[in-house]
Amino acid sequence: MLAPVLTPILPMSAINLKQLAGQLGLSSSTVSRALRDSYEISTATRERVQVMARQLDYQPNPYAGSLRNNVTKTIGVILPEVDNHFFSSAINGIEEVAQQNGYHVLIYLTHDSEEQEKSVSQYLTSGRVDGILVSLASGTRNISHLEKLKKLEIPMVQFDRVSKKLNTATVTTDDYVSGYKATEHLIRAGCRRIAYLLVSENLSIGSKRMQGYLAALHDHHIPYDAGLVLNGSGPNDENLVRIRHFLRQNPQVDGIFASVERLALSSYHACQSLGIAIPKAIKIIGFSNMETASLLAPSLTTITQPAYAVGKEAARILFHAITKNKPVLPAQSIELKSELVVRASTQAGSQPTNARFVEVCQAVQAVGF
Amino acid sequence: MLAPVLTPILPMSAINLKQLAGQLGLSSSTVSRALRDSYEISTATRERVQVMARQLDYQPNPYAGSLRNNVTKTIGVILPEVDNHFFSSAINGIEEVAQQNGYHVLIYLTHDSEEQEKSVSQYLTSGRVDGILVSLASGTRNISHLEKLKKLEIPMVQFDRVSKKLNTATVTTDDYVSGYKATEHLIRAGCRRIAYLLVSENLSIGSKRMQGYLAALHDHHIPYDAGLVLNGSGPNDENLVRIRHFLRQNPQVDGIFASVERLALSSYHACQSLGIAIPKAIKIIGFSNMETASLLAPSLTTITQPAYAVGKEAARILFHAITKNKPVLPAQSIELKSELVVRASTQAGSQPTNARFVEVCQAVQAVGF
DNA sequence: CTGTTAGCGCATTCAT
DNA sequence: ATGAATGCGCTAACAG
Repeated sequence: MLAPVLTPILPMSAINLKQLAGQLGLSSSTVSRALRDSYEISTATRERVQVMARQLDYQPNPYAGSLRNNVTKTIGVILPEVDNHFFSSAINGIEEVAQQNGYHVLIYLTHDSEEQEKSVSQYLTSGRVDGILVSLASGTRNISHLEKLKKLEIPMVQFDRVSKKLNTATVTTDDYVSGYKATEHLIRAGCRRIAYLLVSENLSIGSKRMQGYLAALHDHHIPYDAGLVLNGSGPNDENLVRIRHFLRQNPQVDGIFASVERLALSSYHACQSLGIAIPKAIKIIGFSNMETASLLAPSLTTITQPAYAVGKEAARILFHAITKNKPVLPAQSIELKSELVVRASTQAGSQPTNARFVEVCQAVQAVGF
Repeated sequence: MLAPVLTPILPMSAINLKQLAGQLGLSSSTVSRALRDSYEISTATRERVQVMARQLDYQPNPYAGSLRNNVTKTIGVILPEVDNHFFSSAINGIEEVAQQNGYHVLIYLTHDSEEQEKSVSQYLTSGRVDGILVSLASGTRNISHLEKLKKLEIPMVQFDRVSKKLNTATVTTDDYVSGYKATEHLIRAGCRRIAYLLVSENLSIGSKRMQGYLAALHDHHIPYDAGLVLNGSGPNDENLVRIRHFLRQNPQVDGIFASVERLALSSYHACQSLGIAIPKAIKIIGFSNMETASLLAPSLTTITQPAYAVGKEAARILFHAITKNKPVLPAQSIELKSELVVRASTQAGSQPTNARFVEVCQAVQAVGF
């Protein structure tokens, strides 16, 4: 007596190569070759196979192929956050190039945490992807996890938040120049006590933009005050509290330069909640993409990075390396230009008028509020 | 004479199970079991294996495992766009739940095109993922591609932009109610000729929100004018042109209800470029997330969807099905509540004020300043 | 407790 | 031009 066969209901179960071959009365190797347009297959059978494959809707198992060929047709993207116009636009560009190349995109968010960046990097050490695009977490100090990926010879391109210690190509924007221009813009608009909201000391964008800030101050003979540089790594709510506190302690501040969108928004909110008029009492300039920029009009002048292009170029460099089987070289790095989107409100001649706020703050402090 | 061996430089090449077993003088099956904490392995060898594995940084090849176990530890997310606060927040929620479950996330953008949705769906028919989260493209009429995935018994959950024709669980927000409230809000703020910007007739969110709009008009005895309903499927720039044209042709319009963020922004821009004052000449209410909402203040009152929660819940339902190996049932569907974020500016007859500033001033006055 | 064997689905040798 | 056999890396069934 035969044991009852367990036949789970598989309505329209996917067909595999062997079954397809069975239907055709051919061996699976012949079918495999026919589908890959091998020259050593007669035109007749090739046709027949391809017609039947389409008819039965044959889809090769991608992981079997990966195992065999050591090619995954998949890239990994590691980034700090996605709820941010810069990164979501960048993903847009990345995904588009990936689709063009017939590639799949695995996405990993680090939430700006070095720990999470390490653990997702670990996932990618085992041949899960053919290449990696990465934008560093602001909390990242040690980059050994990425160095490991490099040693495994997985092609890698960094974008925007990069570390030059890693020997890879990078796609960045002109952080120094735009930092300089942003600061100069505030100075020309009459600001003299300009706060700088730093995202992270050890992140390229943080330091470069800050160098631009320092150079602009210097060129315009404004003394640098270290007390006006506020560290804004850490979570949003924490930053908001810190900025609020900072603004109350420093009522003389008449301009804010935020080095990333998150901080621009936090400072915007901090000012709102403190009743500080933007841009009448304080002028704000921040890195942010065009959509947000237009929304903030006319309160906030912005440095708009070409996020979509950054993603696209980074992906392009990566796929060049993958398809040509060449290493990604630092020499392939690209720097794209940001755009200073000037709002009428922060243009020259409109002097900040936060006298009233200063007065109130002093009064509040005086009574120990 | 031996042929020269081609030894490509493989610095720190990844180690596999067999090699690890070789190092330990064990068979690969023993090592496999030891790593998986099988009960039938002596504690001594298990320790030894795990130590060595860590030492040599052994990472199992994920695709070999997938092939063997028919489990990919990967989900696919299909969505219209990512450059949108709703979807990027939703991804945030999805990714978080995925990481908690040790899963990987493949992302596919359709750019609101039925064609692209079909082709990415095709990628997922071959066992690439264990489950799918999908939000329909506004252009999608025919859903046979998704029905095919369902027939293959791939767990699937729809979110936000769903089709009830598909027999799956859905995670949506209270579109009818919030559409009603939004319209009523404009009416209470004094609007009488309210335009509705429709995203797509055949998308649940479009029709439900519109039903709320119609019901509110009816309940407030405002006649429905089909000429005030503007179709806003299609690309952004096209919508902008269409809205501009519409507003010039219909100067009597005093309110706009935009059914998605994209359209709210386009109408905002259209008004700006036409010199129409918001909210003095026209009041706008639109679906949008909190961050954008706060940026647009005080011009635009918003319906804020709990995007992060939507993503999280959708993922949770999906993983429940995957891990319990149960089908996803329509009965598991959830409807979350949106929030009407009212700006002072669109309230009936009210002036914008800043509570915090007023508070501080009063405190100062109270102590005699 | 551990080793041997087989097979997931596919592409590639090697044979014919 | 086609078929049989092999192995990618892993796990599970089947010995011992």
